[in-house]
Amino acid sequence: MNSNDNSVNIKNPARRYHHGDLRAALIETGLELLKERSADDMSLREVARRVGVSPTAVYRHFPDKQALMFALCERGAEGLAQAQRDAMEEAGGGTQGFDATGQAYVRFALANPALFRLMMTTRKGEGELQDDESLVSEAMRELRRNIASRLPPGSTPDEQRIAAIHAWAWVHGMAMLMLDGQVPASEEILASIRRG
Amino acid sequence: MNSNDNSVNIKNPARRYHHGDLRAALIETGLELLKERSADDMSLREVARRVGVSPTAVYRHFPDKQALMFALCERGAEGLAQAQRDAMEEAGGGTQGFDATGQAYVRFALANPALFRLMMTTRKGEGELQDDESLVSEAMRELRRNIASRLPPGSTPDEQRIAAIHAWAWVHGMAMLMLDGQVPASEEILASIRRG
DNA sequence: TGTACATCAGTGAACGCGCGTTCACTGATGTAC
DNA sequence: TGTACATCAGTGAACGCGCGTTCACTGATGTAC
Repeated sequence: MNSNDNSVNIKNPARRYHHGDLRAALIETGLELLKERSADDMSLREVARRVGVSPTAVYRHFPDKQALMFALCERGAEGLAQAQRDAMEEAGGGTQGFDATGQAYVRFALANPALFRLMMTTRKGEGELQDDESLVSEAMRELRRNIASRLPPGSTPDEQRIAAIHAWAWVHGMAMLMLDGQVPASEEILASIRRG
Repeated sequence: MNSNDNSVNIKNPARRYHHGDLRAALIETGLELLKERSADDMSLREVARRVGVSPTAVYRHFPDKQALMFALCERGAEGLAQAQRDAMEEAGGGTQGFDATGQAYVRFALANPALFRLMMTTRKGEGELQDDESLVSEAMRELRRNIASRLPPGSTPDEQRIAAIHAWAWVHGMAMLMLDGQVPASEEILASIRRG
């Protein structure tokens, strides 16, 4: 029947997934799990359990737990960068676009609390020639460019750097205060993120 | 010799501390430990170990680990509030004083990373008639008052509320980005925290 | 001043727990001849 | 087309670990008479 379709052999656990599929499933499930618990409370074993695979299987695809977590961060950083670009584009650029990226930043954090926190606290791996930039910081490159283009013409690189940090800090602070429940995540307050 | 001075009996472990002293020692040691590890990585057992007492002894003074951690938060909130008041006073109030509180906020976070994070993520106990205010938010009451007094005369309570949140978010974002190593904790950047 | 006793802040042993990781293994797949 | 074999992604059992918490206990202190 299905001898020559590309279904996988369910009976043999070693072949339940096509090549690369388990890796993807682990990451996907890890991201889901991060919607339920903090990164600290998420265990490698639980991810494996939820995927329906033994804990050991994870080690076929990641050298250790840290590597799995790092993979989740990479996905998070991609998502954040994408959200920033989308916001800018949908709002049509300019001041409105800039405001939109700020709100998108906060909304991303609210939608992915544990992942967002994990991304922020994760340093780039040691092996990969650290150019001192974090994954998140890469995702904020767009913001930095926008800031620079919005300063008065004669501004120095230092001024641009500081202005970008200030803008980032502001939206980041809003995100964190909301995540920590120190400030209500109300639409009114979200809408107040303007004129960065 | 020392039969009628108030030294404690070292031989009897149950009396090694004067009444209330072990509680204080546990809190003090907990705060020290938080300078070395994150709250998640700090265990009740380790605090007890460092104080030189059995894990069980802690339960004479706190119903459970959570209560010990909460006590640390309370101390942290006091410290933060005090730092805010000191900064305002030393700078002589006004705009300079206001700027100083912002820098003091960030410096407090940098000096007590794990404690600061713990404070932010800890909700007020359920027993104590939650008036919806966190310990940290109480510590920021001063800031809110200052913000209100710096707005144009006709501003509404809503505007004041939002302005206070924005000011808080900005310094909080600076603090978190520095704690997370996303932004260098340089004096130059610290000094740029002005005109909130 | 002496005696009997309740109090209570400590003790060490033990519990069950879930974790990350290692180990020797199994058995379908893909390849060489 | 068939056979022999290397590969490699899974398995379950086991490891050591440190944790928070409970238990029955001990022995100095403080109090009542």
